[in-house]
Amino acid sequence: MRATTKDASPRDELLSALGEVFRAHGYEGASLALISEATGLGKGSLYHAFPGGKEQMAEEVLASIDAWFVREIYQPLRTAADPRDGIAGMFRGVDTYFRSGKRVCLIGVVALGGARDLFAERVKGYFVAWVDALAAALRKLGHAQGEAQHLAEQAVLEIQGALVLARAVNDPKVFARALERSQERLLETKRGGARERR
Amino acid sequence: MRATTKDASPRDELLSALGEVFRAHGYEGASLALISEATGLGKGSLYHAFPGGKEQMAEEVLASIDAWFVREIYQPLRTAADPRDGIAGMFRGVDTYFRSGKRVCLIGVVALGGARDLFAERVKGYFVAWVDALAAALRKLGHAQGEAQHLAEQAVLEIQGALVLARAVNDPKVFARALERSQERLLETKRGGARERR
DNA sequence: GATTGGTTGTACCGATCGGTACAATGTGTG
DNA sequence: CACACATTGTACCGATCGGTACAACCAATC
Repeated sequence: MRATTKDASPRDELLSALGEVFRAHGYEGASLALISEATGLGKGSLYHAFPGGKEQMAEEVLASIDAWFVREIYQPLRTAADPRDGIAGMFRGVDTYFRSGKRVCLIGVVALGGARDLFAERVKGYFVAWVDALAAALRKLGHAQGEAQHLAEQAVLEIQGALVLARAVNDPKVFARALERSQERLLETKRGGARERR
Repeated sequence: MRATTKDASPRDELLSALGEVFRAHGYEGASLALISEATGLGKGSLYHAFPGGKEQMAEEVLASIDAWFVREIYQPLRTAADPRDGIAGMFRGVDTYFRSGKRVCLIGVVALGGARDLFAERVKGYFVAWVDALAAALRKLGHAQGEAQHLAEQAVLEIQGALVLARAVNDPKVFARALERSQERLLETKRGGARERR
């Protein structure tokens, strides 16, 4: 067994450590000194691994987060035999990933921060992919196209808001409650909607 | 009639300008150079007005935002003869304040950013005051205590999440839709719940 | 018109920023 | 062992950071 995040590739571990620094201090707040300390790597190694400097570090961190969500959340949402399983899996995955509300969403942090423009594409892609994948699952549940899209948008936005609020009042239970409510609303038998569509 | 940025006290205008800088660049990203440019004041004047430096500037900006919400949102929520008016007023006020989703919540930005700890109290106070005031209005609408609290928490978190998502995908309509849905859910006649309580 | 006290621009401070140069190391291959 | 090459620590760069010192300025009062 390796270290921090189980046996991942060394670069993945590095990206993971970088992610925590950006999470904790934001893009501009994460100085090379902090990064160096958190990763145990000197500037030499850092700039050897990321010739593009801090911006490349952040970009790759965001990309790896995006990839994780695609693999663990978005794809199951689309391919699950029963869409309910995909949706339930999404909430399970989200709860784990955000450490039940004790961890913050780096993509959200970047979206609100001053570095937004630098990573605008990446940030936008992450969220629309999420909404679209969830909407696809909801369609399979019997919701009409527009309704599915709005429900998905609503669910994603609730998760983001819950992270903000939980962090602000320093109470992870806010996040847990929000996930609970959101999942319940998405998964309630929804006979009405199913009827509407046939 | 005095408009927001119109003939307010000079210090209020100053705080307003400061707020926009912090909003756009975050606490750490808002350098004294940027602040000086945005306010038209040199360092001399700045440090004359805020001997405590950048931290005092941010603290006072946050305090003035908090005061605005207390006056324009929280108090009407508690004192409106018809709680529905208070709630509708909240959504109107929020929509105006956040420029229909084109403006971001500075308190939320701080909550997620690296300066969180510096202003933790202020940030927490803002949100719990909001939730509590809204919950009070919902109680008057006939909701049970716990349910009112959860509904209020949910509404506030939706607003924050909508701001994040709207900013992330660069589409203010996301915010508009979220406000619409949230208000509708809060104000729906709620005969069921009213019955439950008697 | 002199004096005064609040207000301002400007020069400057040490510290730290992100980034570069490069020499000293390690490491695998012949 | 010798070589090649990837990896690393360290010294250093100019720019900018937040903050301070202070002299010039200003309107008001006498």
